[in-house]
Amino acid sequence: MASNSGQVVTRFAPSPTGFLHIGGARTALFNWLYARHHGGKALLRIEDTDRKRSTPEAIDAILDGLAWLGLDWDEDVVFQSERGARHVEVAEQLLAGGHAYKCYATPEELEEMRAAQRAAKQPLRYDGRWRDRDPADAPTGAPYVVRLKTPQEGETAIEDRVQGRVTVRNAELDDYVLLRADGSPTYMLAVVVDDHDMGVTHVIRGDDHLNNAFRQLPIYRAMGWAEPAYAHIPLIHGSDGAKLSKRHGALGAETYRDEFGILPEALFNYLLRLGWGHGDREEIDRDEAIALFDLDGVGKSPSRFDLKKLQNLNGHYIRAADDARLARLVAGRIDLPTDEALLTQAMPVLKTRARDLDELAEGAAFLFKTRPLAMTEKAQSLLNDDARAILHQVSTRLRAENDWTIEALEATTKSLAEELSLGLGKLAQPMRAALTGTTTSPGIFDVLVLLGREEALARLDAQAAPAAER
RNA sequence: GGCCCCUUCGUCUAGCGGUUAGGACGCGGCCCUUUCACGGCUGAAACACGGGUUCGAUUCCCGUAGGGGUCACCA
Repeated sequence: MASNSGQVVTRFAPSPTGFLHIGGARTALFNWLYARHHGGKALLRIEDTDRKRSTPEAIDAILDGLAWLGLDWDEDVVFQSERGARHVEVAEQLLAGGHAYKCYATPEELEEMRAAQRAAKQPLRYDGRWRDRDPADAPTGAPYVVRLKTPQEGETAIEDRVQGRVTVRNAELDDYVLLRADGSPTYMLAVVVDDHDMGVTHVIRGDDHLNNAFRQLPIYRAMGWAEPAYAHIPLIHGSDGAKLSKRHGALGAETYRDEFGILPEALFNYLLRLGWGHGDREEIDRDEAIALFDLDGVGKSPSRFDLKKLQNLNGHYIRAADDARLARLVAGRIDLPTDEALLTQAMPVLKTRARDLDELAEGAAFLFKTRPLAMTEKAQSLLNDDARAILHQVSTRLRAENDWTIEALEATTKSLAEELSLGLGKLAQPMRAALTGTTTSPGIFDVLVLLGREEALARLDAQAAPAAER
């Protein structure tokens, strides 16, 4: 399984207890980019050892989210739960080598210990009561856990690729559990064994794991394994500065896709720029991201999630997106029978007006409305008697127009406006109301052409009325 | 509480001893204009605080304050 030829190997290792939230997505992105940038491998491992909380639905949601963002992974996905035997094997080796020991303390006993430490205002940690005890003292047949014998003297330092040099006194570390009383491995053991076996060279993860690095290193050392480089990236906070959690503002990737109408390339770009920077660069596509990304561009302070900026970026990518693709994405968001060919045709004038797919759908709806058109309040109030009289003249004039093109329609309408000594707006706004049922739309001549001669004239006539006698 | 990490406009960031502290989002104004957008121009807006080091600190060091993370037989 391990294959190390000096190439970079990263991994994203989510635990499937929920959707792929924004923080996880960014961690995945950074791992993926680092591997791609260095021509290495990006691996995916599902940490599903907590059978109670892991669900197949969550696994699917995470896989979907990653695929949507365009993050692909090398080799087969590793399921941690399938590797239990190997984890136990390593624990046994640690035991045999004197780097681990059996601890017979009961949960109640440990709780008492912690209560006492709390009362004495001491730091809460395992006191090593079985660390140096003669194995002969072991109560026969009693359940036990296997604990790692961590160094107690000196200190451990890591050269974190993001945080810099971080040092912790070994006395701060306690002998944590490797194997539970039921013989199952803990996360702390499993990550190290899996990372080693998968040949992971760079562990890029949220800085909520920074302290874990100091607990995991002793296993590498005891086993004589090569230590990975660490890069602990700052967490993402909500707009109020509080930690982003499932309860507090953390949404799944699919929420941005489905509810917010965000394009994957926009989220990709936004996440990239959240916590990472490259000079003044803002709009960076996938290929360029691979070319530019490196760990030295990652900042050390946590950042806040800003939906406004995401939406701005999304607008940028919508304008750049292929029209037929947008038509396909938008069709399902319109509550009317649609025509993708028409949508595609209209897209160039529609997409400059939208920051997300719902706004795009809203802007496109007029194309598919049926008569009598539903009017917004503003549109309705625009259609007073004067306006209806103007519409009557507009309709009459346009009906005589044989060349139903933007240029011809514009010329005709403008000359009518001149004849009437009115600004173009005096004609255009009532036309817009009559043609779309709203007060905002693409250019009025675009609308005329998109709707087609028959439909356009019919909508105009539906609101037109000759000037009343006075 | 112990330990660890962080601190430049409201937000994301550039800066790596000497800058009018730059860009982007958002906000205000102007231009373009048939509406709304897009686009262009422009304005307001930041080095948390206190000590050092230095000829000179946003930049280096130490404190303080604030924020965050972590302390399970969860991951």
